[in-house]
Amino acid sequence: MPRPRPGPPPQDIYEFSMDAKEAQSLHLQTKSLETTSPLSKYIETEHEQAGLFSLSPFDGTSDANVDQKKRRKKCGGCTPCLRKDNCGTCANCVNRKTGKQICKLRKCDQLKKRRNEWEVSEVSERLKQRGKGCKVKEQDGKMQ
DNA sequence: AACGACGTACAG
DNA sequence: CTGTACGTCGTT
Repeated sequence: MPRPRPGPPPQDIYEFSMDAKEAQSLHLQTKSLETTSPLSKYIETEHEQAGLFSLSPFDGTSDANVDQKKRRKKCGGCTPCLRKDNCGTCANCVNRKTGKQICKLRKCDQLKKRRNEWEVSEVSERLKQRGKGCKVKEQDGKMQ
């Protein structure tokens, strides 16, 4: 906080700091909420239609810039994230001092993707969860 | 594509 | 302040 950083103040960013179980149960919760509560979905839809909030990540005037500047965090749920120890043999481990990179085996699957791809899959996921027919191409045959 | 290097965000 | 590691760019 005392550090005056260039750039906008922190605001409403995604938070991934949770462990795998937490992430999973949250996922389940969202899922079940979606399936068991048509009412909330209805309300959400109404809000949307009333323009109270927008699902579009591309209406650039918002914090798109801010988000781009923010660093993503590991999802905490993928196999690499669940790994506890560095392999000690990969390039990243060997060059820890100069490379400044996390062990290859511990590199989060999400973070391996380029930012754009990541955003697309995130968004399509969110849209799917909201039950809106999204036009984003489903290019994830491997995401479970 | 993989790697190296480096700036720097971010947490402790 | 310090250590870790994400983001990005240049090189191989």
